[in-house]
Amino acid sequence: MLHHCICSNAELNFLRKNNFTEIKMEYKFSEIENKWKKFWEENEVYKVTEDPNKPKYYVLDMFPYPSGAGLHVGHPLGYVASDIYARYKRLKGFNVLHPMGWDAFGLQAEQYAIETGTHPAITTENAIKRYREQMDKIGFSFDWSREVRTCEPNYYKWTQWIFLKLYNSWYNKETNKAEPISTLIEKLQSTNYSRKESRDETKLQTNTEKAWSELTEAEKQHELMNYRLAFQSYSEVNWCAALGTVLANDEIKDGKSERGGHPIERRKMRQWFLRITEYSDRLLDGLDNLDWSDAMKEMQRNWIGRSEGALVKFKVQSSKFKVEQPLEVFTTRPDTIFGATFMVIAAEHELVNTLTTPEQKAEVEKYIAYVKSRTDVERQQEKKVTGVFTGSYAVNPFTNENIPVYIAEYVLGGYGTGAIMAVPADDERDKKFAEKFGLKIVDIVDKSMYPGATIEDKVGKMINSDFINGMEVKDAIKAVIAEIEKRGIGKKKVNYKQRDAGYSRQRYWGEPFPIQYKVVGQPDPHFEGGETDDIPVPLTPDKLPLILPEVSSYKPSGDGRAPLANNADWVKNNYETDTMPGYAASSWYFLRYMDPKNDNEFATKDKIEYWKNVDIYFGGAEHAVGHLLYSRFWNMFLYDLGLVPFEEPFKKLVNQGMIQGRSSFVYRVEIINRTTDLVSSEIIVSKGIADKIKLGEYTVFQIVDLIEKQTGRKIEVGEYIYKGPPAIAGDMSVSDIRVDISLVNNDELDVPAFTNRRRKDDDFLLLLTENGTFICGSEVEKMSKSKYNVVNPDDVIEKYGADCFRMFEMFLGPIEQSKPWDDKGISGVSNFLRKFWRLFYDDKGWKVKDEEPTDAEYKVLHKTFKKIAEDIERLNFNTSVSAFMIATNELGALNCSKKKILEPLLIALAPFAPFITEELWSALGNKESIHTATYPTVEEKYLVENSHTYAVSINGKVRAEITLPIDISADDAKAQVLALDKIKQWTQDAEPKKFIFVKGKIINVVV
RNA sequence: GCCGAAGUGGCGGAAUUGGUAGACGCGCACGACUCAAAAUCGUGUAUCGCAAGGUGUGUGGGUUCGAUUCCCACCUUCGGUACCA
Repeated sequence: MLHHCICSNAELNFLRKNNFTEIKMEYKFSEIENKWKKFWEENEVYKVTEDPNKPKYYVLDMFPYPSGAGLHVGHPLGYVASDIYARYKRLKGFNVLHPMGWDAFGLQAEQYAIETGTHPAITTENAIKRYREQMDKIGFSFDWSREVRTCEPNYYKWTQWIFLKLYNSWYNKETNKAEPISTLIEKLQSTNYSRKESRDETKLQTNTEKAWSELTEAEKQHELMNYRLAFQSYSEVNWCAALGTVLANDEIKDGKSERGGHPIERRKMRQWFLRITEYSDRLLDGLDNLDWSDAMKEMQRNWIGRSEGALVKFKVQSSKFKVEQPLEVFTTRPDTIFGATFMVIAAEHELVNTLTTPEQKAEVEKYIAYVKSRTDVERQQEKKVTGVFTGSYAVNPFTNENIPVYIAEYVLGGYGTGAIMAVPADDERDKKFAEKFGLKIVDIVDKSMYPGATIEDKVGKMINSDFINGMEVKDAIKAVIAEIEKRGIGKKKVNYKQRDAGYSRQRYWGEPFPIQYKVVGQPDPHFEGGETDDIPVPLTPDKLPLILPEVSSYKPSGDGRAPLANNADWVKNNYETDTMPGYAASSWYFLRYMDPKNDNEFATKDKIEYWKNVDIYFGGAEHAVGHLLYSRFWNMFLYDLGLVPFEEPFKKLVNQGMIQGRSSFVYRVEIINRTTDLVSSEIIVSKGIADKIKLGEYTVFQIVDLIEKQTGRKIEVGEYIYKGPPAIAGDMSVSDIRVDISLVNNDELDVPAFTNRRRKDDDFLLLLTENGTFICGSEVEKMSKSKYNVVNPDDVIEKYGADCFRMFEMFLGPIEQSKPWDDKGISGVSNFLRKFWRLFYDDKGWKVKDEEPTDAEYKVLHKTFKKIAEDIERLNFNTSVSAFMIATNELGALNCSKKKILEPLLIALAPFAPFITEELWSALGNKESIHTATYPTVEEKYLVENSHTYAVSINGKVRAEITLPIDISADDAKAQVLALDKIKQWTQDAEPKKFIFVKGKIINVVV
């Protein structure tokens, strides 16, 4: 690199002649960025190896799913932040692991394959290539030699391997950790181990009367399924008969399939699960020691939903016949049992048929069909109260009253026992239900001594409750549980909202299960549903990876089985046809980065010991209870088996907000011909008109007039409008149409471009506006291709450069906050970079001098260091950017281009703007990359202040200012302040009521 | 519905522990340079008021000498809600 300071005039002239200075004097970001991108790659500047002499630091990003749409400007937000942090840590002397990879299995590529026949591997490969190119442009310091791709056999081999570990493990409650299943079998074989007691939560599905040794192999396997951490059970899926496939919740809109609008039905299927509930308590307790936001911890706590309460059995009697099996409920409020005036069971409760009386049968069946067509979310968010009486009654064991049993969708099969005792006096939803169905309400808690307490608060004194009358709620809970246990009708119980994690997907593009079935061919005796009782047999680890085979069709088989059923060999070998879910691979990928190419282990022990857990993890808050819970669980499991030396995988978590898109809308008006139901030609109106139509402020006649006025086109009124009473808004319908944001500028539609794209034959396209300009509606929502609101980072970089893009993303606002993308402010950052560049170059060329800086210049420098270092530690990158702007403005004002100021400032800026700083660093004569430099230290001596300008307020309102020495006493300050003319105006020379002096902050005079 | 978060000028946002609300930037206005434009530089910019002064951080209330910050109730928007990742 040329060292400009020592260039002779002759050299400069030579350079000028060769047009070099022009390149240099102007900030040409694309040349600079291309040059250094290449340099970093060729010199492997970001490659990292285990180095015992340096402290390690692991900076991780949640790896992306490479979708066909490419990266949009929202994706890099977290990556830029983590990159700044990783670069900062490197400059501070840490050995930083900062990898990136691809979460490459998923639904989108599969859907694309179904539509086009292209193999998902090809789509995925292309998407990765595109993402990689886009990322490289931004200048990330990832060590790409450690890249992982979850869809490749050398990766999913280890996903399958961990699955086998889960399958072959059980959770020993005595040692409180996972152990190999062999230790369980030993216990089961021993005669003094009670199989019935060992799993109180699970209904054992085998005959526990027989001794273990007397069981058949199939019976043994069935029983072991109750313990395995990866196990099979039955659960409901969204079955779409018309499409012959199981649908993800995401593929359902308003209770219908998104594609085609077909009806959905809940259908029970045999599925794999992970027994995450065994870890519920540890997942809860572990949160206490994590450096995560309280919000994130709270969400996980609430998701796990630990609650203490009681299981209570209610006897049931039907008018026609006797029911042997009691109805069991879980309640967190056993104290309210005297107010339990009815019961509600879930539509999928096993006693539904038994309890339904012949008179109620038709109504119950109708209701159950309705519930089955709805997802859990829909069932709970419904504001209207629905339900149906079974015809049967249960007996409240404490009041001995007969209470009716209802079925309602607000009770879910998956939570608790799928049945509740309803206490309308003390539960909001029960109350609404009771009011709707005219059921008895008995007040049982007096809250009058707790003003402001809500219906659900666990406070008050019991009334109308026999032996617990007068007790506080807390004590009453204990007393009732004791009584329940004494009478043998129930027991104390801890319940978790969290359920075991569904692990089967009826999909192609995922990891195959390393499972081969031993065919029995008999219907499963333990479950309804007609599935066969085949016994899963795990592959031995040496058979891994079990490669995902080609299939003749990516469509599901149609009978509920996954696309792998379309491969004859696969079926012949009795391999499992389901595949693993999306979260499988992402539950452990952070470990693979440590040793990504290892064929013999998922990662070797030495390397795991060196890198340990992730020090800081950047990712979206949308993963709060999914990925972040699953990966904690997997890591704890591996810890139990002694495969990793730490229980928690992510020490610190940063949730970057989502950058949302701003979608634009136009509005299509349909005028309906009442006699023929025909729809008029396409009429597109602006937001103002659409709003008025929706409010009923425009009649059809007025719209027809508008059309004629604005387009000259006459709509045959008679043809479209019912002749008779005046048309009302109901004669038109308005629907929102998304319009690509590239056709919209400041909410104004580019009418010619829109017309062009919308319809070739614009004869039928009528655009209406209120005053000439076509203003679109807008909405802030997730950025996505289907919403036509995607902004591509490539375009931004092309226009402004990568350094500018990086700094602008940071400048947008706090990293944790969601915000819509708006590139209006980007020119500010662009201006800053050019101003910064001009500290080094002006029209005459290089201007950096070797002079000794003044104290004022040093002060600017060290003030900035201090601010930046504090900001980075606190992850306030937006204010760091503004600190750099302030420093540049101040140095510009001081006309300072001194090397001793600019060189260290470059290092501080390097994590944010790696390209421009590298270029200027090299222009200063440095041979090594700036990214291997040492971070400057703050020298406090330049920052010492000896006076402070206080704001003086009267009764909290600022009225004056006064500059006082920093170590002045309160009394001296008071004397000086009260002598101020402005203050005298308010005090009228009277002694103030109060004088508040907060050193270095404020003075307040109360009069 | 439930769980979590956010709401501050025309716009993005700042205010770190309860202590001068609006840093920094965009936009806008005016000015300088220029034949002109662009670029650049400078000045101003919460709001009402001539001013003194008043009002102002989603809404309503409270605590405090002092509240964007703490408490209570509510409204709106966003994320998650167990098969999108």
